[in-house]
Amino acid sequence: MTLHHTLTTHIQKAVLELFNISIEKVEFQATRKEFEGDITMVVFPLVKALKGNPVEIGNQIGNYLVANLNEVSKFNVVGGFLNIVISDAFYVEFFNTIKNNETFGFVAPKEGEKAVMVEYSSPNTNKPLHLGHIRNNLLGYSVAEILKASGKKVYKTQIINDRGIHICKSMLAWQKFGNGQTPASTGLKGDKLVGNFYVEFDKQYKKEISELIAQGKTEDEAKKLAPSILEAQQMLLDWENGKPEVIELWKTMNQWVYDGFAQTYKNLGVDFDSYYYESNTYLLGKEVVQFGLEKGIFEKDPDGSVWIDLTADGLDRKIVLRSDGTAVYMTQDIGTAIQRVKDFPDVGGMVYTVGNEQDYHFKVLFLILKKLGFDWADSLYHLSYGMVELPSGKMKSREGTVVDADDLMAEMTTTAQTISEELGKLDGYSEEEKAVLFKTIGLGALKYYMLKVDPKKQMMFNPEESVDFAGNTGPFIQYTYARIQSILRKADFDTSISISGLELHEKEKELIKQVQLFPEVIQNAAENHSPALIANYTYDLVKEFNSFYQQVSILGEENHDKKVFRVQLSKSVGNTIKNAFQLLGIEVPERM
RNA sequence: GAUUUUGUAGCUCAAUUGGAAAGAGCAUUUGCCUACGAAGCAAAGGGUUGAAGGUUCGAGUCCUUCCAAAAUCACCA
Repeated sequence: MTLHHTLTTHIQKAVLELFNISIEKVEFQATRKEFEGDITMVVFPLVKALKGNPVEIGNQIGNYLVANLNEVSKFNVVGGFLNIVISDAFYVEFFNTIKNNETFGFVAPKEGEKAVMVEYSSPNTNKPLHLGHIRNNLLGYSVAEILKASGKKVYKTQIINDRGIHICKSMLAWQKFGNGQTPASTGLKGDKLVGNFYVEFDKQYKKEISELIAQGKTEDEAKKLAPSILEAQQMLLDWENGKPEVIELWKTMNQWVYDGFAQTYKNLGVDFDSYYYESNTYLLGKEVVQFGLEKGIFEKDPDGSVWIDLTADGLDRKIVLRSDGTAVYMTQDIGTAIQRVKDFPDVGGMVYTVGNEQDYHFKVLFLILKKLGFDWADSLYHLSYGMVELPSGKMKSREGTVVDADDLMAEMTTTAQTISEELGKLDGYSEEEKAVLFKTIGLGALKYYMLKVDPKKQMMFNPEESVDFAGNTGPFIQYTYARIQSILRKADFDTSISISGLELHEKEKELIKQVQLFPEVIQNAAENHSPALIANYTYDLVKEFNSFYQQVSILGEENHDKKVFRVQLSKSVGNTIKNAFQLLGIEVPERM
């Protein structure tokens, strides 16, 4: 029974007895620091129903609570706010119940409950991953972990765009200029190598365009007539027709890319339970179009193309099948969604981690699936996120301002090393231990920086600022964790015993309150699909702890019970940090 | 032009989803290492929450109209 529950039921009882009216909801908030009290009930919502003045109602409820609840020791009313003072004994008791629960706040998935599939990453195979993908991956992974912690079964997946004109461009350039290069022969990561040929193709293509323009063609004509693009288109046709040597090369080069991506994912600390490939799914969805036509949800134009009219829903008319009978993006996505539920029958909802440039697409997709009558269509969520901007402006591949994912991670690690060595706290560490630590810190900085921002907002990534380890940053929080571990190493007594009857220091109470919030924060973050809530909560907790740490003595405390209690409290804060960071995919070091 | 999203301190972000006097970090200024770790703490200055109306006991949050930025508006993905 949480404090909220206890208070709610008693306030409901109080209102029933005092005013003979039954109420459902009781609103609480943390008492502001300026006022005495721990938890505040907002009286205003009751004023209308009870037809009294807020102060009087507050006083009456307050008196009732003090008389009937041991947990409530005092109260005061300011305006329409009933500030309730909770007894120290309650906090100590409560803390005793959670202090040895290492996964406090995590809920185990219930038997027979529907699972959620979280899609994220979903790259093209012609280019390496960049800063934008990093935001995508971190968000997707973190939301998946948060959903798990909130008691959902989760499948992480991605759809890899492995077919189409883009990969043909890389393949073509490799044939022409590659001289048989492989990742092994060049020492390059496979995705980098393939990406280089994509750039190579683009150079050649542009050269041809300007030549054609010089010969008097318009730009549009030149773009369509350039030999390179014609060859690439031919190659795509050959691929669709299954021409063996094209398929062979396609498989080889895609495999290079997958090997490269695997390395990046490993470094980034993200993983997947299943993979979908567009080469397998791009034909899906066509039979659903037929079904939709029969149902009258779709309509066929004279030229044979199939559409859905969503104007009644405030959207447009949208094509779902081309006049030549081939699938569009939407067709595939409809088909893939259905396929996923077939593959994983316990899936009852999906989360799509895709940039906000596709907001409209997903609105339409979800609406179509709903109209097609799938019961899970109401549980689809587009985890839309804003673009990552650089101080120099947007990333543009043409201008070479793209921040490469691997490079960025390496830079963060190097910076972590530089800062750590300056601080010189790493005596007695082996080189391997140091390397692991620098990576933990560097990536912690990167991940926290990206996840603390509300996903839907466009964000500014300042490479210099992100490696600042002070203030609201990952390393600051990691540092606090490491310091707590240090305390625990030095506390050479049994910390599992129960302590009671303590008078609490203000800081101790604040810490217990903050820890107590964790389960609620997880649920909230899961509902809102927002790692930022977890990140900011953790920062608040750490701030609170640091203040406590600096102002009171923990191991130096004379009173043995108090000392044990403070160590337990520190341990509990450490666990909470660790668990919260686990949800963000950030590791936490024992020392740093 | 239409639709969607965003606009909070000089900068980067919060604000328990409608609650009390809008909070952090960076930057600027001032104290605190012989203490359980100073990657820290304590404190100062810095705000008409883009603007104007409205709803409400109560608005950064909801509604309307402007202003600004971004995204989308293909038989591309």
